[in-house]
Amino acid sequence: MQMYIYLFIQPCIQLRHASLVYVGGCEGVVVGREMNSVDSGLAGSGAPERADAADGRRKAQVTAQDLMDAAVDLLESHRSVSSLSLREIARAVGIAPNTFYRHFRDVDELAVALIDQAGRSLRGVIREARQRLSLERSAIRTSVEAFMEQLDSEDRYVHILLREMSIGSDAFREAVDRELTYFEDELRDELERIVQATGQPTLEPALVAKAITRLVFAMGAAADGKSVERRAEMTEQTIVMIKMIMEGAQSLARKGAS
Amino acid sequence: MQMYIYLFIQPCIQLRHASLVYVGGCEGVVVGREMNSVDSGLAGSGAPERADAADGRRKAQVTAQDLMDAAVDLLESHRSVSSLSLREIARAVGIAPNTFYRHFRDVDELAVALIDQAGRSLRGVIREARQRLSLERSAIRTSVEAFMEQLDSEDRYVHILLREMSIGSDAFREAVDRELTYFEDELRDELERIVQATGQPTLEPALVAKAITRLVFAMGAAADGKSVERRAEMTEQTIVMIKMIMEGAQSLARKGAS
DNA sequence: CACTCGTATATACACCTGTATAGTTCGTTT
DNA sequence: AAACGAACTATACAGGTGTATATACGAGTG
Repeated sequence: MQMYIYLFIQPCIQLRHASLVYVGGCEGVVVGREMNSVDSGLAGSGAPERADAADGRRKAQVTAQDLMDAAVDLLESHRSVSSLSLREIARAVGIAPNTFYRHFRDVDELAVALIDQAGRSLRGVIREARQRLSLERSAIRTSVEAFMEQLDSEDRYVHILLREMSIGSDAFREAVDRELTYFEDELRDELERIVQATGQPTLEPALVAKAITRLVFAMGAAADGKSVERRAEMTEQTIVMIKMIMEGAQSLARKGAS
Repeated sequence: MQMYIYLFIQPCIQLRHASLVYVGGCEGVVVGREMNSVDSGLAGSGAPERADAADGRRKAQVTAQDLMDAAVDLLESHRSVSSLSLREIARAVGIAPNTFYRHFRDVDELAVALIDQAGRSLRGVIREARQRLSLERSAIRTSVEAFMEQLDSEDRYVHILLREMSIGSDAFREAVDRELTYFEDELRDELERIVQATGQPTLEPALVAKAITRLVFAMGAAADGKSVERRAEMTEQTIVMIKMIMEGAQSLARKGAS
């Protein structure tokens, strides 16, 4: 009976002397720490005040976008978006864990939204780069370089796309696949424009677009994290690879026609 | 002051009445469940008894290979090898969590070993398929089909390689990259043999090999989890893509020579 | 036999996780 | 002014995680 009581009492003692930092409500301390990160979180994050001022209807203290931004910021040290914990994100943005549910049902749902945003952003970058120089000759180079430059951009959107390509069972891969398809479609249109402009027939532009897209993303994924020189080298390699594909498609089209 | 004391006492009370299950060994209950899964683990896994009987020197109860096998088995529902927990693997193989450390320092170390094994296995499959039919014409088709067939093989080695390609920060990607390089090297040798046999010069065989390898893996990753028909379609697409690359390399070589 | 030593286990600890429940704050509506 | 309801917090719980420490078993050599 003595022993029995001891067993019940002991954890209390241990908890007590270990917890001058911890006690105050089991999670009270954690809350304390989370309140600390409220400050840094709100200060470091985007612009929650703007949303506050713009939308007069409610306080609208934290937006879904804030959560996504925090997740991206948090991502640099971690591996995959879905490996972030709900609490981690909430802590970074300075809200109680449960508030997360107001904006997303899951971390996975946030991840899908993030993939969407990443794809849109990256497509914008490429499109912009492509518009800047419309000569067929260095269109490839311009696009590939624009893509590769995004690898050490401040916003880590590309990394998300690259990393999430082959992970996450269900709606995840679909989301990335959807984004890749958008890239392919834009590239196919571009290819068909080139065909019309130069008169060079090309075998199956859709397939060429797919091959190029997948290849660029694969090379990008491989180049990610490598040194600047190594990455420049891989950029050149990618450009040659793309030229091979396009030359092959045109050559096969010629052979098929003759 | 009353409040202060209250704060210190309260968690003790809460812990106490919450812990009729918890106190008296904190993990005692869990251990009970883990012992249950010992049985199912040993029965479900490969053949630990064989190792026991064959190696008379020691009990040799659990080998590193057993751990790796268990991890692979466990992987089908999970996403990435590194997302498996040490305890999960130990539970599956029927050992105490700490015993894991006898074989690997980390789950990541196991993952690297697994990637190694997966690469070796897959290269074996492709090499074997390539040897079966040595005519240049359908060498591509044979290899690609062999690769794609591995996607629903019983041993999930390919999936590991595909999934781990773009995840895990440090030694991880290196491991996968190393395996991909082996593939590239073998393919480059093959390409150079073809060049010598057919007399068709090819631009930068190493780069062609790299492009093809990356493309096949990218398409494989995209095809993984898709339906059989969808996968067959993607196999055909991949074959055409490869032919484009090779035709392009040869065409560019001709143009460069002339 | 006793001894050591490699191998595996048992227990514990401190921490983190998602989520349930209840409560607080505060703008909007009646 | 009172009630409502949205946004958010506080607390707690029941689990899971990696790892430290101590212990047990069982073969090999003295």
